Amino acid sequence: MKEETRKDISYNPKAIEHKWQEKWEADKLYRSVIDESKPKHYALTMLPYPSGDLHIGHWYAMTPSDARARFMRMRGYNVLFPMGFDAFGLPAENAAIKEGIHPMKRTYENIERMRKQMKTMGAMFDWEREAVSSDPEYYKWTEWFFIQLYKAGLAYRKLSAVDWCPKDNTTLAREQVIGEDRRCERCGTPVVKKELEQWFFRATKYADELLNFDGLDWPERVKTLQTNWINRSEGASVIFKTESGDEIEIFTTRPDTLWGATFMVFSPEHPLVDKVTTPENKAAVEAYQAQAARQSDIEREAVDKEKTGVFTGGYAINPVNNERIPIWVADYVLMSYGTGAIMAVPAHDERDFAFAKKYGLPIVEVIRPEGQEEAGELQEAYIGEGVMVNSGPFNGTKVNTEKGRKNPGISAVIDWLEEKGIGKESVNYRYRDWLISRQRYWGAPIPMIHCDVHGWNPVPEDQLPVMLPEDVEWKPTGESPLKLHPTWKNTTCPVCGEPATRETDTMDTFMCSSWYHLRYLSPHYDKGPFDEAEYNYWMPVDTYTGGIEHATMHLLYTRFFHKALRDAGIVEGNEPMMQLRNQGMVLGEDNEKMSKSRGNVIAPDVLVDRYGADTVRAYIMFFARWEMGAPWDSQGIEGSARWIRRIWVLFTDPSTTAQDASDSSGSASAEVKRTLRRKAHQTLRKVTHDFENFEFNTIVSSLMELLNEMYKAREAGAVGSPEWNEAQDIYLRMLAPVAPHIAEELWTNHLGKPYSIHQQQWPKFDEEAAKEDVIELPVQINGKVRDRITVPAEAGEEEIKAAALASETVRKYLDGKEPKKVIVAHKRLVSIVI
RNA sequence: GCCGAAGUGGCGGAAUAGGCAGACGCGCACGACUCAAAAUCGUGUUCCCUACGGGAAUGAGGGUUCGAUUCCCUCCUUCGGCACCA
Repeated sequence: MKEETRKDISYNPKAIEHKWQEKWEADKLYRSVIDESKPKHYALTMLPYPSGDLHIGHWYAMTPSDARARFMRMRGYNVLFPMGFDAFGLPAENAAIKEGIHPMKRTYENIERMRKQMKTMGAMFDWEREAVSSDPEYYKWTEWFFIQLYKAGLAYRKLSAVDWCPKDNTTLAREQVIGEDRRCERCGTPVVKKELEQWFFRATKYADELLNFDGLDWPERVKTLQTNWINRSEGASVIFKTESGDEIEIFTTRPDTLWGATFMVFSPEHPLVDKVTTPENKAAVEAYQAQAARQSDIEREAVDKEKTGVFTGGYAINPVNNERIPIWVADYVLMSYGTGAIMAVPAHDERDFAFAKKYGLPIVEVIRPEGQEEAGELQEAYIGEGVMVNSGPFNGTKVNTEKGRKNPGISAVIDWLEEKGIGKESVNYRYRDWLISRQRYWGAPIPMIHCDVHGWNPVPEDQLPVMLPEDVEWKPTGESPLKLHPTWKNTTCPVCGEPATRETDTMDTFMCSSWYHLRYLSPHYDKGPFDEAEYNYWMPVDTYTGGIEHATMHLLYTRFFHKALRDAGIVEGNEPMMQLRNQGMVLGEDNEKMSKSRGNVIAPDVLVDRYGADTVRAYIMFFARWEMGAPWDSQGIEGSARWIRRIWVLFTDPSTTAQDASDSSGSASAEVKRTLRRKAHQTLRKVTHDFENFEFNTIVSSLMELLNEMYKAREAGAVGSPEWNEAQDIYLRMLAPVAPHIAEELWTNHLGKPYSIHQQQWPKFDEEAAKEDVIELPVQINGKVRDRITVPAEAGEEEIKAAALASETVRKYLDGKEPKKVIVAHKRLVSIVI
């Protein structure tokens, strides 16, 4: 060992990292198998899309997650920490159109490159569980799940105006249209509306359940985003009638204002518009409809736009008072929310007020602030609390600002509506059903067959997977090659056996990622989507880590998916992922988002080559609060590199190692050794706490502090003492999750301890050792620190007080007088008021 | 407009059952080693002042308290989400 120490005198990550990675792999050190004797821990980090190269963001997401998984393993858990690829998707296909490279070829080449890059992280991924969503053995089950949802009545086909990305040539789910200007989540192109028949999942069926986060340890932020996205609103649905007797259902959150409904407004696309429009208004209404259809959603939905509309000439009957009220058409009413028709109560709704003022429609006050006389002409809509007036049987009923049943006025009116049979309590959501059809090739085929006689039927399950044909051509128009393929879509009807055609659309890739955590359990299992035994042992996911950008997409889809599978009897439990933590984003050194066009991209490969993976891992954990993220700093990483080198030096320098230091062994004072041991255990307590709480930056800084302390102890001659040996032992165990290679090298080759450090237990914390013997307390006089006193750690309040008052400085300030007040903040500080 | 998060040295960030603000690191300065440089090691590093000593300071202002980065109120800035949602 001595010779080896001399040989490897300077830290050389290249020499040690690859060596250990190979040995760990050969020894299957990170293979996770069912072990009933240990508690399990399923740690999951979001799988990457195989875009080409691993970037620093992947490292930022994955290596702290890996460190924590390693920590859990050392704490005695049987940890599963798998990795895979979300391999279907548009970029590969767009590249195929542009460059003529088949997306399959390109995807698998990228996967190979990224897998290789990932292996340089030294993460504890169990590669035998790798799952790739574009493998037929994977997407067979994605298709199978579609059929299960279809059978459960959760998949349906509907003609509707859907969002279409003209650049990517496909429809998008509502969640994938982002921002005020309604852009495609992938490519940033503004989307347009298109009338298409498409497949949907009935996610809205689970809206209420998705609002319930009981038992989930998820960030408030994500829960809020999902709650706002679903946007539940309570109210009533009420049936109005046209003069010819057609029913018009409306949704309102303010049934208490029904008596103030002085007109109705239809969305331009409302099906009854044509019928209620009188001949003399027909031209104007049609012109308005045509104009609305031409306008983009962005123009239409601009909030500050002045309201426009036209009168249809038709009238409706307000069912609560049988008033005859005019029906207008206006584009501020959206067909996509509620029923596409509203009752307008100008006195108590700002939008209706503005519209009524503009077109001279009547305004009837029905809620009045309590104790106030009739206000005369209203200057603005009144939204506050008050009592109902001009409301027939409800005059005098109190109304507050609560929603739904919590509001006495609303509650009373709902009861009355239900009794009379003209309306009922109702809940509305912004949340929409999940549109999953994509007019693209590189995705899991939707396993449905259309027959002219028998309509749509699923592909028989024994014929799965519906394989993607490989002999396909791309047209520059971007049209799906599945549609253009000469034979692929031809098949037979599963009901009658006559010629029929396949669905040529593929599934949204979020479908693939909704269940990948299940495929990891048994990626090559062919009797089902997962092996039951694996499921029973590992699920649910205990800790899930990934970016916040998926709050209302992936994270909502996967919750819906799990609930749907639960109801289909495929999985158990209400939630797939119990604990969620989001990491922030690494920005470029210019404090901007990293992008090739800005030229501020940090390549992890270059860093690994220069510093070694351990340093990159350490710096990633150290340089920012994990959930916040921060700009990269090329100078800053030098600090972490220095720290790792200093560890190396301390553990390998011949003057430090026990066997070479026998002359100085034990020469340190008891005080030095006591201090070293105390610091080691205090650090252990801190690091343990911080790992539990994902506070990676302070883990590294605590380890830096302890190292500095160990250097001091070395100077004071502590090397070779039991305290020194213990500190070394604890140090490497704590270091192992952060910097697994150097920890292994020092542990196994320099300290000669049993391989592998990654199979060791987390060190045992000794409360007694961490305890302070004496404590120093600041003494404040009138809120300012004037002195410090030193007292035994176990000193009581009286003793501390006496010591403080005995201090010379304090006596000087007191000048013989009695203090007004002496406060001893236990073991923290003494505060004296004069 | 509504909802949410965040504002601490030159920089990244520590510290919140209310208790020494600036841990740890970067950078910078000075020193040691060196012919010299790099590396390394050591010391210092919030700001202001007649500097032994004192004062101010955690986006701004106010409040509660012996004591506030931490709690409360008002406001400012930045970022994120939603938005004519009936």
